[in-house]
Amino acid sequence: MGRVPCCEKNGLKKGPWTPEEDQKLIDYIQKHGYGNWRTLPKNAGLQRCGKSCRLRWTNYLRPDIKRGRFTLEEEESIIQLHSILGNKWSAIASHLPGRTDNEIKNYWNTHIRKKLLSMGIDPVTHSPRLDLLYISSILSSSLYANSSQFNTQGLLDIHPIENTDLLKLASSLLFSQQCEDQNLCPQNDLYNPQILNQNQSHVHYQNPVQQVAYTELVEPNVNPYISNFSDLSSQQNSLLNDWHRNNGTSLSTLTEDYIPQLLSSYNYSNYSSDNQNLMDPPMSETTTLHSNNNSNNNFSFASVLSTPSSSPTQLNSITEDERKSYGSSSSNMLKFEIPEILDFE
DNA sequence: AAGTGACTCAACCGCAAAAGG
DNA sequence: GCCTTTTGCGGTTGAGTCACT
Repeated sequence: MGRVPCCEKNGLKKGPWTPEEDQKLIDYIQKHGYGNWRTLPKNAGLQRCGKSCRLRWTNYLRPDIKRGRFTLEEEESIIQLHSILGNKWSAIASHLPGRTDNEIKNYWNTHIRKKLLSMGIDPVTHSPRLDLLYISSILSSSLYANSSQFNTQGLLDIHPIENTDLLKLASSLLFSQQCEDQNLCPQNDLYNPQILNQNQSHVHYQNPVQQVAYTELVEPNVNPYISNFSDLSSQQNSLLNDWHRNNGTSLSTLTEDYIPQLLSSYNYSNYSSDNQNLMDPPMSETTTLHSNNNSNNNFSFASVLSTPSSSPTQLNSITEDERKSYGSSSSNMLKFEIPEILDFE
């Protein structure tokens, strides 16, 4: 049996605060300041527990709280800070004057997280979602290596972080394969490299995974993030083999440690002095599908993963201790420029 | 207008760390 | 050093609101 909630012990009130209660709390704190939250409610004449009073004050009544929608700059900062600090909402809040940890946490969970997911970015690791990369990989291997045997079981076994994109991708690829099998394939711009080359100026991708998937589909050996797995060192291959071998339990077996290991294993093996080359998958001449300067729909790995921070000043105030104490789980691939990629709706 | 599902966000819960005796 | 109390934090819940049918 769990602990009895503090408010229930003494029959104290719970739930939404009334304006009268708010006023009592404000009046008391203005006169006496806040110190001992335990005794404060009694002294202030409130039938609340101290914890409830503290929360109400810090999250809502404090005079320095900035209400209203988050600005683009704030959103940027939150994403950058989250990539460095993780779910340390209070630490993030300390870099955003006037915003509370609760507010930031809510905003992250209801807005930013969804945005990142829809862009094919894992909001936990701030890296491209491996579930989508993986599905693209097995789809393409089915299509090109053994096109008559489509590995649908592999699809079913995947437990994606969020599978909307995955389903779209899978259905598109399945459709494509069905066409091919029946020789019914139309000259589909999306999957025809020749036509694409002719029309590349208007081809845009909603997210990097679509681009990766397409690239892999039309030219399996072009995209280093998937196809060039064969170029990996034996250790890296071993990791990936483990990954594929675990097909049955699939991505649910990937721990947070394992995923960055895979990513960094590949990324850093190809690291050169040119970060751009590292993070932005080089596209072949025939599959240069976009340029980064013309559309918000376009996406660059580099812009997400490796760009030096465009950094609001608050970020510069993160101490070395903070960085250390919050660990390195996501700290290496975490500074990115946001404005372009956030404006994708 | 009523029903339903999705979304938002204030508030709660429980744990852990810090502070005090 | 140990125990108790207080405070801070992150995860979660659920009432209220909105959008859609």
